[in-house]
Amino acid sequence: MLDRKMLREQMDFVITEARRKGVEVPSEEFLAVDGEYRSIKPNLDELRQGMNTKSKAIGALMGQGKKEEAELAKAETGDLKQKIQDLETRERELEAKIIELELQFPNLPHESVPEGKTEADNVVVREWGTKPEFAFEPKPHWELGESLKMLDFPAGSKISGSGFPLYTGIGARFQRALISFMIDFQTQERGYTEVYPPYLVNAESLIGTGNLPKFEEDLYKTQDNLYLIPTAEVPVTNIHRDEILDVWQLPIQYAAYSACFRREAGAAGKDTRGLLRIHQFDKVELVKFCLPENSYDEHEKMLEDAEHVLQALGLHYRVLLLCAGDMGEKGCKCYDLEVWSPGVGRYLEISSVTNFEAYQSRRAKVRFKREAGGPTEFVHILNGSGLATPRLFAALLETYQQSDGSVTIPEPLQSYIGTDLISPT
RNA sequence: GGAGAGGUCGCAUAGUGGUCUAGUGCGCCGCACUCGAAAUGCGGUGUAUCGCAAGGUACCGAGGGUUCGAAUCCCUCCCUCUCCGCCA
Repeated sequence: MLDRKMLREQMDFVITEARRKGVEVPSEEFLAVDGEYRSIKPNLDELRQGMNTKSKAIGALMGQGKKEEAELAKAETGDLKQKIQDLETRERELEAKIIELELQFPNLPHESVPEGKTEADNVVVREWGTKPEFAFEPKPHWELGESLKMLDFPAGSKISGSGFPLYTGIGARFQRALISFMIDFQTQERGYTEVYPPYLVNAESLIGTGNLPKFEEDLYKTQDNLYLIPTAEVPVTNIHRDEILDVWQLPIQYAAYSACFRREAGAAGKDTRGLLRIHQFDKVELVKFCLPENSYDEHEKMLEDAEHVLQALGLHYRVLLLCAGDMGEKGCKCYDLEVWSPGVGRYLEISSVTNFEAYQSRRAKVRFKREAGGPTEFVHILNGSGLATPRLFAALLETYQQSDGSVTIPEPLQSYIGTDLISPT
């Protein structure tokens, strides 16, 4: 959500900036509905004031035992009451419509975000490490995973359908190790507080983060009108929904492991092999609530938090600054981390680190006060993956594969997995 | 899932149709007293929305309804607590 004042006073600017993202906003409808609302509101409030005064007078008369005069006064209110009811009905409709329209406006891109329409226009900010060299043809992770008995895709398909891999034996342990390693790192080294959120959330929470109303088709919905979370971002961002935080609490930073569920409707085709695009996956998510003036510094720091995981594991990656057209509706500025996948021969998106500024905090009403009695302001909210496990799993197997089909384990993971080498049995 | 109790201004409580534009205590802010502090006294202390402002309006879990008038009555829903049932 954007500032309503900005929509009123700088709609041309909003239209232009939204177009950088390739989004057309319902500007005229908003201005029309909002205009009518504002023309009605003063009238209605005045009528209500009149009614309040009259009712109070009736109450006073009743109190004095002047029943007949009170009855007389009552009789005079009918017309006024009808007018108020009509206007109230209209006001309610308009308010609902305004909110509905407001929710359709995308967040506006930050000035540092490059122009562009597609992923081809994203800017490579930096690369870390180099592509590993192999004296043999590196295999993709789905082959390694199956030959090492870490992954069983047919079993997953049988149980649930395609896009639901079964991790087996050392593969399951490997997965669990990645999660523990990342959570421990972010909480012990980078100052995050660990939280473990519910996996089913209500619609309000999804509106708060911006997943509803526009992206409902991406979500799994239950018969109880709860949704499976597409990322821990949703429950974690909503921890402070409808709250006014004290300034000394900021920044608040959470690291949360959760499973993530995505329908990815119509996404079949590209990137679907192995673990590249699945309906259920695991992720450690980072979420920060901070002061507006600090959010871009915090954004850079969060990017480093995510990068450190890849560095510790010795994986080659690059950092992309997404162009306006490719960054999605919700963000102001977004970096993607792409890890090199030798078996697939491509960079794989493994993390998105986004500054939402006040877009989510306005929706979720996460505010703060700088001092007691002062005005409320919206916090800035950021989140980033730190990281998603499937592609990390894939990159690790592919990067550390040996000619004999075994895979070495980078040092930081060895204590978690309990070995430094996984060999075919 | 069943039965009962309850959700009021940061916290605790009062309030069962009209002096409730919600009282009181605690907390917090300001002022006074003080060398300073405590104690005490006085004043203030929510959110949202409309308005240039003055000032309105709405909000007592949420949403409807009855009424000239609702924290208070009615309906639906949500949540919390107690007991029972079921269950990792």
